[in-house]
Amino acid sequence: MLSYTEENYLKAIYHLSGAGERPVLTNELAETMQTKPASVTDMVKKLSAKNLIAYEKYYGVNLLKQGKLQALQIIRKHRLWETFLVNKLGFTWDEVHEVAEQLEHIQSGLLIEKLDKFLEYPTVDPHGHPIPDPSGKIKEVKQIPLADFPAYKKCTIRAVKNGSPSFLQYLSKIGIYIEASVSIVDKVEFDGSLEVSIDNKKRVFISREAAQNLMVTG
Amino acid sequence: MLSYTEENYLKAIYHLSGAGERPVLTNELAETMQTKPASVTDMVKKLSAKNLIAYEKYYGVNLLKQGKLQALQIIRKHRLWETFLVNKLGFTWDEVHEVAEQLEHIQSGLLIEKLDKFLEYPTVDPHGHPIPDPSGKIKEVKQIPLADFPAYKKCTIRAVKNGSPSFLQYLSKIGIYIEASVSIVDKVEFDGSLEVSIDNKKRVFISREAAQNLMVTG
DNA sequence: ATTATTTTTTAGGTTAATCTAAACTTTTAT
DNA sequence: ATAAAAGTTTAGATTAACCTAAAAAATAAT
Ligand SMILES: [Mn+2]
Ligand SMILES: [Mn+2]
Ligand SMILES: [Mn+2]
Ligand SMILES: [Mn+2]
Repeated sequence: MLSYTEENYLKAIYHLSGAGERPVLTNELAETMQTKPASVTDMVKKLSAKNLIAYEKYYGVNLLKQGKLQALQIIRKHRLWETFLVNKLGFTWDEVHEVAEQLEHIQSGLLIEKLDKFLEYPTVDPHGHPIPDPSGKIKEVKQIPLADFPAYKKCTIRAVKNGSPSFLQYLSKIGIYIEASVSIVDKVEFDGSLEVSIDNKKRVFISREAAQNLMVTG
Repeated sequence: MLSYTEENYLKAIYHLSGAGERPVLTNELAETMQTKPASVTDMVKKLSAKNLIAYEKYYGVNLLKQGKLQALQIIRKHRLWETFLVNKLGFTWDEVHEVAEQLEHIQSGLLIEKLDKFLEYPTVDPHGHPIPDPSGKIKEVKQIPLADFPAYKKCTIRAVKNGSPSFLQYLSKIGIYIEASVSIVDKVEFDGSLEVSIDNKKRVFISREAAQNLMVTG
């Protein structure tokens, strides 16, 4: 049984490592965990002793099979709870993350099973992020940033990359949402900003940075 | 902001004190908290320093206004979550307590507000226990143990007193549930056991002890 | 190839929540 | 009223998760 803190470390390592692909360094982990490098060293030793990660002094940590599985279970819970909060309780997509950070640590297999069923087995959360299945498998869909999509061609908004509340609120305000059908109608060479048509009904200007955080499929 | 442990202590003090009526002694608190008296002494000093309880050395603790309010907020959350688990997720009434013990500590006013609305403002939980309103007020309804109810008169099962999973499972098995209409059709002088008619359809024998744990209204 | 800078680890402490063992109060029994 | 028993508190440790400051290793700059 993992502690609340251990679970959060595993989750952070998963995200920072790109789903377990690259090693994660002490300082970046300290940064995301909002703690000091010395504390991180303590914790990675502990997780390493539990065979959840491989720790090599001065060279960072890598997720091991068990650690990755645990991380995925927590992410699964997080995203199911976010889906619940939006779909059933009427939260907006910018309000759910903080609460889900707490709910993801509730220990009950039965609860998650029943929650999943109640939500009718969703595959993505309110931010378009995939929900791992009970065994930790993720259905990957190839998405590219709107910033890299060709102009004048229709595409569908599938997910946000950076899901900060302020970005999400901004998107809602200008009328961009998951599943919206959009196309780039103008591109400013100078700064990469775009004019985007939404559902053939509305046109908005967004910065390159915003367009890099919107993931689409053709 | 209270810690997880502080919240659990306040809740235990609330229940052991009969909603704040009597003082609670160190040993009984140690018993329910599954800890040692020495640890309890430490914690009650802390809660006392926060003005949540009044602690008198060797004579136990009494809930203060703020402590009682906090306890009631936690109980409110516990019971709303139990209601959610049964009414929305399809848990049985014997499965919910443990999970609610965890969920009651989630910190989000908005969440509880929206959960309450989603459940359509329930007044009692799956065990018939009243759900305090947002300000901590409880709508008390006078109930008496079935064991003390006169024979041959109809009454309604309103709540269980001891809600242990095994008792709840037993009640389900013999067909007793909250809101069932029952009457005592026979009383054995020797051991106080009863024959009970349920909904005029079924008759079951229950012990005095069981009858003392079933709360009814006439 | 040294030296300087950055990154990471180690050493030694702190706080919350626990524990055991010993000391102290209160209650009960003689 | 005194002694025994029961209940409670204090003293001193332990563990998890953190910290600061100093030491060590890796990386970058001259
Ligand atoms: Mn989130
Ligand atoms: Mn999300
Ligand atoms: Mn309960
Ligand atoms: Mn209950």
